[in-house]
Amino acid sequence: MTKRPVTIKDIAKIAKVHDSTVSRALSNDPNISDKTKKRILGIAKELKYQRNDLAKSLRDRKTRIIGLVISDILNPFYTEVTRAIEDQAQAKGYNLMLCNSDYNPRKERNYLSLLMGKQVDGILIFPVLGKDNNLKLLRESNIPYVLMDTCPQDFHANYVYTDQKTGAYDAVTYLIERGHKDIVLYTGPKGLTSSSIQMELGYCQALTENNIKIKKKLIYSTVLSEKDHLEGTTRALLEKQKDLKFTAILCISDIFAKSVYECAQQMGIRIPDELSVIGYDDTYICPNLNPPLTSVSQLKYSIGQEAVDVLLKEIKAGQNWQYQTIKFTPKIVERGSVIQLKK
Amino acid sequence: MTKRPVTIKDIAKIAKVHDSTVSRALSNDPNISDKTKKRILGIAKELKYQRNDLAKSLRDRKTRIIGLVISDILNPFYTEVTRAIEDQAQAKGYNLMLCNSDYNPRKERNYLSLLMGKQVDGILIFPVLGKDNNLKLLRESNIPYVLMDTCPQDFHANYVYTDQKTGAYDAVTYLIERGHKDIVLYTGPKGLTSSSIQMELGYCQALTENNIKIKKKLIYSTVLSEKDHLEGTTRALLEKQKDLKFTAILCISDIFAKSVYECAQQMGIRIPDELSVIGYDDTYICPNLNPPLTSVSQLKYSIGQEAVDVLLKEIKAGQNWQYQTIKFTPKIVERGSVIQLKK
DNA sequence: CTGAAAGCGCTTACAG
DNA sequence: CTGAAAGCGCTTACAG
Repeated sequence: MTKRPVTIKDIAKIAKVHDSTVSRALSNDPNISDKTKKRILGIAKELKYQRNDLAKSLRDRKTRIIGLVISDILNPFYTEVTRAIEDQAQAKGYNLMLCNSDYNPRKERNYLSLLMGKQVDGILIFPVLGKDNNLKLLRESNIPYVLMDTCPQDFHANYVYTDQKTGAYDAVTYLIERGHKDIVLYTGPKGLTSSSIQMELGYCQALTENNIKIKKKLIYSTVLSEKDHLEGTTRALLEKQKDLKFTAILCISDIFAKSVYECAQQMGIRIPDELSVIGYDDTYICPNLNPPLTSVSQLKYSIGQEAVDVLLKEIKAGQNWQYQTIKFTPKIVERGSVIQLKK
Repeated sequence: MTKRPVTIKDIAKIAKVHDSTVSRALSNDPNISDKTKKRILGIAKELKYQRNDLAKSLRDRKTRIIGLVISDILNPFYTEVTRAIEDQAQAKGYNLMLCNSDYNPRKERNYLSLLMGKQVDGILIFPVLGKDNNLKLLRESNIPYVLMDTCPQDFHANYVYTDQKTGAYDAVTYLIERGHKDIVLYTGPKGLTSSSIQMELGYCQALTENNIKIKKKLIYSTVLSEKDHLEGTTRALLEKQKDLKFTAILCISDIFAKSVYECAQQMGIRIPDELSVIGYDDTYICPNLNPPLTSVSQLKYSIGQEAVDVLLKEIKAGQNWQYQTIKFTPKIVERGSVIQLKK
């Protein structure tokens, strides 16, 4: 083992031709006779030649690798989008380098500079926002990128996102229509993701339109999405039900809703009778929860595909590219976790 | 955009030193005066220099990338192991290139040669077995690798695995102790994974030891784990309950068990009253299913960590490496999906 | 402590 | 159709 790998030179020596001829044979260059090509290909096969993409990429200034920065690989939402991205990238001849930011700007920054160092051709990212965000870093890199699940702001870039403001608005309206007034919005780290920001806007708008006073205490956010921590935060939230008298919770993800289910069960709070719950993302866990979880659905597969398409278009276009924005609208999938309150 | 990135040469020109001096400054080489080093670092920062790892890796013959080939990113088992692997790799200064084989030897082969082309330093793989397997390809590559979740055979390699034979044996014994005799083993593609092979062995052994006749028809396997397909296969299985009169199912993964839950619900089969179910992997979906799913638990995080450790040890050791095998033993986690049959 | 050179493995524009 | 050369951006053994 750890033998020196066979290179083009090795083949050239055996075939008694120049390296460049071997290269041409290997890369389907038309400027080569069928005869020598076949001979070289035969030798290459025999020696189990495997091209060194590092060298090729260095020379070509492209790697055919796309960097993907997601926030949490344990969240099925990201997993499903990742799957779509992988399929689409693969179909177009690109491969993925997957990174987990854990909603942590520092980790995100490290990964970004890793990806840049590796000379990826483009980056797909679910960015962490907030004051330490890395958007400028991205821009300065001169690598094409697409911001995912991020509502366009003044920052000029490609966006592929779902309108989470409308999602939250619809969900809260749905709850209000069923008699709920004291509704908790249970989101992730305050201001760190576009989703949490947008959902809060939608939440407030729905309440306001229905003349329901917005209570700060009902807008509840975790610090991180760490599993252990989530449990503690959820428990603390549910313990406040007696004081705050809320009857429903809209969660920023199905993962959060699942945590609510778990704590509620431990604490003897019955869903939906004593507490209605709406999840977000409509991941595969919803139907089998008890009761089945009503959730706001996003087109996870389409998001992934479109993001790849936009990115590859920019990569191909090069200099004169006009940023694109693709927006999806989410939709409530009704199941059994919301109850109609008696008047 | 698409400006030429700044290189060592650019810095050298400005600093009026040779490229090699810049390189030394940038890479903490002791052979450089503090003064010039500081000056160079300053310029590098100002120009936002970002090292081209392609060039460095080409020269160093190492990339600090580990290739990881899993079977299905939508299965939380792989996701949780991937997370552990990522953490551990990161801690040791390595990064991941993630690939999905989809239990498909051809896809696996493509990914393997991709990884080899990218000159990864090592490979962690949940291999697809069967006659088209790529084990020889791996061996010939001369890249260190670890076979994961694979019971050691005559093939000489590093292994990090869980003893699924014992897992299945224990689960079936558990069912037998509760009065079940007609037990289905619901596994993935026949012979394509070590788990399915080992589980079948454990299943048969448990039955035999209890003088229960093995019925071929009760050993049921899917062709692929595609979601749509899984649904159809599960439905077909459950439709046979009247004929085959089975009272329990041991599934190869929680995903499969979840599919059983879904179909059972649609078909009006009550779990566990009419059908007991045991899942496998003890993923996070178990506790919240209705009823909570009893599952065979594996140390997913440890598996991932150990695999990275073994791989990195081989990478460091180089030539004179002795293959290692690390074996874990699974354990049943009791919940509410198995009923005690009346005598 | 710094410079000049060679080389990692590949590709391609230029000759012939 | 083939060869010889230059270069992608970096690092390091060798001089001085």
